[in-house]
Formats: sequence, C-alpha cells, structure tokens
Amino acid sequence: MEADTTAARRVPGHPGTPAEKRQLRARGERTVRKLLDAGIEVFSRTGYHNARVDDIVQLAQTSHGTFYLYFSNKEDLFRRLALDVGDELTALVDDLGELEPTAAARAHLRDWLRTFVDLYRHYGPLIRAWTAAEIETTETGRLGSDVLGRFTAAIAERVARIPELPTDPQVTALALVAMIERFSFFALIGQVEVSRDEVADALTEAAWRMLFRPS
Amino acid sequence: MEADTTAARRVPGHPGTPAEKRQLRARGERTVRKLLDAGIEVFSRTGYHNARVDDIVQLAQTSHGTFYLYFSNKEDLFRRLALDVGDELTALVDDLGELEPTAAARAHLRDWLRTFVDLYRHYGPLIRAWTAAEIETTETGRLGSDVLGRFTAAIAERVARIPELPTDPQVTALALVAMIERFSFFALIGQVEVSRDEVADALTEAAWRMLFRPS
Amino acid sequence: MEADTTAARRVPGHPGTPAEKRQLRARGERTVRKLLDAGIEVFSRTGYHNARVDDIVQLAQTSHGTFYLYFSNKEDLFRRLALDVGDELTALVDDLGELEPTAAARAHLRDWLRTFVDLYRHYGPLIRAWTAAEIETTETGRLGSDVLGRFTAAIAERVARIPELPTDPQVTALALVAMIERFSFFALIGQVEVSRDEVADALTEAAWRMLFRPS
Amino acid sequence: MEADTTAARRVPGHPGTPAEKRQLRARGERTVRKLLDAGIEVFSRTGYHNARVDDIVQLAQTSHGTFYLYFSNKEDLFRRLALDVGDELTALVDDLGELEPTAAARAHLRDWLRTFVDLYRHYGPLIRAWTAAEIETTETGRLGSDVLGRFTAAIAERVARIPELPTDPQVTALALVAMIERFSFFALIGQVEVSRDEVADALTEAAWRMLFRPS
DNA sequence: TATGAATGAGATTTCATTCAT
DNA sequence: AATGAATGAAATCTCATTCAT
Repeated sequence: MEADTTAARRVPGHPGTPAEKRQLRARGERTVRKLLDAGIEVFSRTGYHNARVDDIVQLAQTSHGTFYLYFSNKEDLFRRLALDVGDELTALVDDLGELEPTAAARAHLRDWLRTFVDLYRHYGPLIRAWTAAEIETTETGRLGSDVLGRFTAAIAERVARIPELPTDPQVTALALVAMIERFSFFALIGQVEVSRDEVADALTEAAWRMLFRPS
Repeated sequence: MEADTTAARRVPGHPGTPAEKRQLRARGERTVRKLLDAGIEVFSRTGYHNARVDDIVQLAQTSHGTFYLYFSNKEDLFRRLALDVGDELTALVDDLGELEPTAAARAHLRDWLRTFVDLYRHYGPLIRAWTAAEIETTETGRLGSDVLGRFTAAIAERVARIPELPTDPQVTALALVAMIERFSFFALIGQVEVSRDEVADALTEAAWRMLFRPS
Repeated sequence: MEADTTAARRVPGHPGTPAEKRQLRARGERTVRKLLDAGIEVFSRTGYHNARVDDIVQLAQTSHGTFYLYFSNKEDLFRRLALDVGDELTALVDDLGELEPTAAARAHLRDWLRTFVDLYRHYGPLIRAWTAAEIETTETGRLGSDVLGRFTAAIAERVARIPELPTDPQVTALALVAMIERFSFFALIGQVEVSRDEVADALTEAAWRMLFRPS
Repeated sequence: MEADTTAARRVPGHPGTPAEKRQLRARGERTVRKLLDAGIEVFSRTGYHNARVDDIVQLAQTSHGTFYLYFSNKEDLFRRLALDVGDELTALVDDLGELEPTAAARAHLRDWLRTFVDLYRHYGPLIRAWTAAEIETTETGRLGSDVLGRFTAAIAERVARIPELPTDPQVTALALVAMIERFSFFALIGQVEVSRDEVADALTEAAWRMLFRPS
C-alpha cells in the first residue's frame, strides 16, 4: 500500500515532492467533494434539521473525524453549499436577457427559466432551507436572504426598464421571484404533475402576462 | 421514587390520544387553549425545529407534565394547530368571490387578499413548516399538502370560469397560490418593506394582470 | 446546540441494532464487556426494574452516550445478558451425566448441582427476572421461557431413561427444575442459612429420593 | 343533590344519623374492595413495577384522587394485598394434616395441594412479586419473607415428626415449598400443560417420594 | 489524512403524588 | 366521598462534537 509512495520518493530532487503533495491534496479534495454531495443529498431528503452528521458521513463513506477535519460543524457544511448556490444563482441572473415584449425575449426567458428549474431541482432543498428561516439567525441565515435579495434586485433592474409598468419594480420582481421559486417547489414535490418544460412554459406565460400588455 | 420508563413499555401514544379521548372540563380546555396559543407563538418565533416543549410550557405557564397530559409530543401539538389552519383556509376560500374583470370583483379580491395576509401573519410559521417539508414525512406532512391542494383546487375552479384564458386553470391557480403564499412570506420576514395593505395591493395587481387582458 | 429529539423521528432502534451491526475493535469490545459486567452487577443488586442506566454506566466508568452506542436501551442490555445465560445453561445441561442409581452417578449429580449453584449465584438475578415475568411480554420474556424449556427438556430426557418411574418424565423434570431453581434462590437471598455445598447436598438428596427407590 | 341529606336531618334524634353514616361507610368499603380487586388483576397482568396507579384506577372505575383517599401509595395497596395473602396462607397451613405414610394422609395432602394451587392461581402474582425481591427493601419486602418463612416453618414442624428422615427438616421443608411454589408457577404460565388436579397429583407424588420410603 | 470511540449537554417523556373543587 | 387537573422529580435517549490512535 505504501509501495508507490516509497517509489516516488526515490526520484531525486524536488520533482517528486510536488507530485506527491498534489496527490494528497487531490485525495482531500475528493473527500470534501464527497461530503458536499452527501450534504446536498441528505439535506434534500430530510431537511436541514433532521439531517444528522452521521447520515452525511455514512453516505459519503467517511467518518465523523474526517467530517470535522474539513468542516467546523454542520452549519459550516451548509454554508459552503449555500455559497455554491449563491454563485450559481448569481451566474444565472447574469444570463437573464432584457425583458422586452418581443418573441425573441420571450423565448430567451423560457430557456432561462428551464435552466432555473434544473438548478432548483438540484439545489432546491437548500434554497428552501434558507427560506424556512429555521436556521439559527446567524450569518448563514442572512446569507440566504442576501443571495435572494441580489437575485431579486437583478431582476428588478430589468423590470425597471420596462416602460409603462404601473407597479413598483422591486415589488413586481419579488412577486415574480416568489412565484417562480414556489411554483418550482410545488412542481418538485409533485403538488402538480408537470414536466420541467411545462413548468418553464407556465412560468413564462404567467410572467409575461404580469409584465406586458398584449400588443 | 418509582420511575421505570422503558421506552418500549407502552405503545408510544399515537399522537393525539390524550386530549381527544378525554372529556375536558372548562379548566382543562383553558389549559389546552393556552398551550395551543403558546405553540403558535413559539413556532412563530423560532420555527418548528428550534421550538422546545420547554419553551411552550413556560409561555403557557404550565408544567411539562401538563403538556404531555394533552399532547403526546411536539408534533401532536403542531398537528392540532395545522388542522386549525386547514379549517381557516378552507373557510377563507369559500369567501372568495367570482373572478370577473369588473372593478367590484377586483375590490373584492383585494379585500380577500388582505384577510389572507392577516391570516398568514398569524399562522404563517405553520404554513411554512408544512411546505418546508422538514416535518416527518408522515400524516402531518401530507396534511399540509392536502390543505394546500384543496386551497388551490378551489381557486382553480374560479379561474376555470374565466373565458379566453389560454393556460390550464390548475396550473394558473397554482402559480397564483405560489405567488401569494411566498410573497406574503417575503413580506412577513421583511425581505421587502411593505405594509399589509401594500402587500394585498401588489398581489391584487399581479393576479389581475395574470388573469385578465385590459379592456 | 442542535438538539431536536422528537421521539417519533427515527424508528426507535430495534433493540440490538447498534452493537451487533458494527465491527468492534478491541477498545470497543472492552467497553461492551465492562457494560455487560456492570449490568450483571447492578441487576443483581437492585433487580431489573430498579436498575437505572445511570447506575450501570457509573459502575462501568463510562458515559450515557457510550451506553447507547452499544445498546439501544436497558432491555437490550438485559437481553444480551439473557442470551449469555441461555448459552451457559445449555452448556451446563450437556454436562449432566446419566441418572442411574449408582454412587458414582449421585456424586456426579452433586458436582453438577454445585456448578449450577455457582452459576446461579452469578446469573441468578437474571434468571429470576425472566421468571418474575415482569419484563415486557415480548421477545425477551419468551427468551426466558425458551431457555428454561430447553433446560427442562434435557433433564426430562435423562429422567425418561430411568426404569420403573411411575410419573411422567416431563412433569418430574419440571418438578426437579422448579425445586432446584427456587431452592437456590431461597439460599441466595438467605431465606435459609446454608453454604453452596450444603445447598448442592440437599438438592442431591431430594432429587435422589424423587428419582430412585432405595435398593 | 343535597336534598336527601337535608331530609334525613329532619328526622328527629339519632335514628337517622347512623343509617346515613353506615350508608356512606358501605360505599367507601365498596370502593376499597374495587381498588383491591383491580390491584390483584393489574399486578397479575403486569407485575408490581409495571403496574401504574392509573391502570388500577381505571380498572376500578375511580379516580386518582380516590385512590389516595384510601391508600397512601402504590406500595400501601400492595401491602394490604400481601397481608391478605399472608392470612390465607396461614389459614391454609393450619389445615395441613400430619405427614404420615398412610393412604389417608396422602389423600389429605393431595386435597391440600389442590387448595394451594387454587390459591396460587388467584394470588400467585403477588407471591411472585414478593419473591422477586424487587420491591424496595423495606417493610413490605420483609413481609413476604416472613409469611413464606412461617409457611415453611409450619411445614418443617410436620416434617420433623417423620421418623428416620435423614435430612434436616428445615431444609427439606424449604425444598418442598420451593418445588410447590415454582411448579405451580410454571403450571400457571403454561410452561407445562396440566390441569389443576394434575399439578396437585404430581406435587403429591414428588413430595411423597421425598418424604417416605416405600413400604 | 483518516478513523472509530467516547463524551455530555440538552431534549423528551413518564407517572406517582398532590391540589382544588 | 369523589374527582379531574396539575405537578415535577427522575428517568431515558440523541447527536453534535472532541479525542486518541
């Protein structure tokens, strides 16, 4: 088992060292990845509070000790996942095009919503955990609000450029986000029997009606 | 002095056994009421999972023993509250008038949404706990889905009577409910700074736009 | 900090799940052993019902947590001990020689009864707990009956080979076992002041009289 | 509700008073009787420790308050029952005739054992609870030992009058009692399938063999 | 880097007993 | 004489986190 390592050390000079170190680092990274994935899975299945470190560790096929080697506690793991989601959502919002009453813009919105629904399928449970607001009212709780706030703000910015919209862009954006998030959730838990595309279509239609008068 | 408490000892009180079985006198009823109210308050403040029976009991100014006299555990209390909410929501939905493109209907909807927002302010934490899906995926969890399903169905029924609406009434209703519920939530937790009436107005506007073309 | 402990939350650890599942290392095994020994000691001193997990844990010099790492509850520990006793009794019964009206056989029986009395001194409290029938009328309760049944059956088999015995071997064997067990018990709790050897002698004499006519 | 009482008080002089008092006393006695009977039943079913005051009270169709009106606690009820058993056993032992190697004496013994088995059927669980020695090592615990001691002593007295018995009468008597008690128990719980009379016959035969050489 | 074992604070739950009517 | 309600001490049990190897 140690044979390879020994062999590597035989190589004279530094060349071998980095490689070996990189090897170890790779292993650690793999472990972290396994834990994060397990975290998503377990949080999804049971929610933040019912998730036990033990469940995560078992699914990741590691030990408690290892868990605390990489994360300072359960919330820490959650926070890292939340940051990931935040990044994804931020990236996503950048892809959102202009909101104009054109067929092209509408098609673009539909595609964008499809991506959102996919994202929600993967990370939804985390997003819900934020909004469930049951997490200790600390940093992590605010983190969720912040991400959601930025997400909404970015949309509001687009909404603001729509002429002749009587309502406050902030409020309209929030109504949109609310609908999109919750509808995705309902679709996810099977409250309504629809495919990913149908969800996106329905949301597109609803959003379009809210934003634009018919020509 | 006597205290054998093997867990397996008795069938672990199917939730609800205690209080539903016995015929309560006035005093008992008062106590149950106090506990239920304390439950709402505590669940609101800290969420379902962070709520400890101890908190509820303290707020209700009774003892642990008394709590378990009437409820078999925390979830049991929650279930009873959830049933109440279900009743209130069902009652509310009956008050929803026809959805027609008239000023009167619109005013009625706005009033109705105000009532909803008030209700949400009182019971919101419970509703969220349902949807957070963090409660054991048992009876109680389904209870939430059921109530929400009935609520949505009732709205769908009204929506179906609107002529010339291109989208599926079920889906439209769900989009509406999603928006209403989540927007109320965002408003409640202060994600957006708006009064009860402003929330109702915004929701009315958004809903109206989704449902009706301008004359 | 995290401490949601709704009882219903997990299937309440079928007794035995913990320790039987995991592969124990030396240290773990030592701990289990300490707990089992402490269990015998505490059950002996105070009886099954008065024994608190706390007592066992203290005597074993471990913590509550550790106890529940290996046993799902008090009854689980008891069950494991009962299985041990069952094994010992089964092994003992194999050592019982033929029952013949010879001096050698009688001497052998006396020795055998001495061993039994020793065993009873060690495990008696457990055996009594079975028969006290105070333990939940479940698996564990039946366990006792089973072991006792096998024990009696093995003796009955020997008895059946005695010629000219007018009574039913089964019944005779049970009468013997009844006498042996209960007399040991009386001796143990000091109902009668006799040494281990005196108990064995008395039982031998009584048994011999029941089984054989004088030559 | 107070009407009758008032009416009774109208009757001049004492005549009415006693009758009324006697009435009340009778009611109280009936309640005590109900509680004692319920005690036997519940102790029999579940043993001393698992018996909850609540079970007894429910079976007796009274309330907690009433229970503590007549008994100072659970042990008190048990003690009163134990005293009853003691009385019965003492009475029974007086009926035991001489132990002589005659057919008449043997027949008498068999009848006596039948009575014992009947008694055991009714009070056995209490007797076992004594001997389980799990009751707080107080007065009540000793009570059981005492009764059993007297019972054994009375038998030892008869045994002592048997000529040519090589073993100590005390020890022999105890062996007899041990066998009788435990065998009855085994029969009671169905360890062996025998009728009351068969139990008595088997015990008679075994006892006789222990006490007398064949003529 | 990894791990199984151990810990103990904190939550839940039971039930004998007392209280007020 | 009777009762339903309330109590709280004491027990059980869980699980996030630390430790020793």
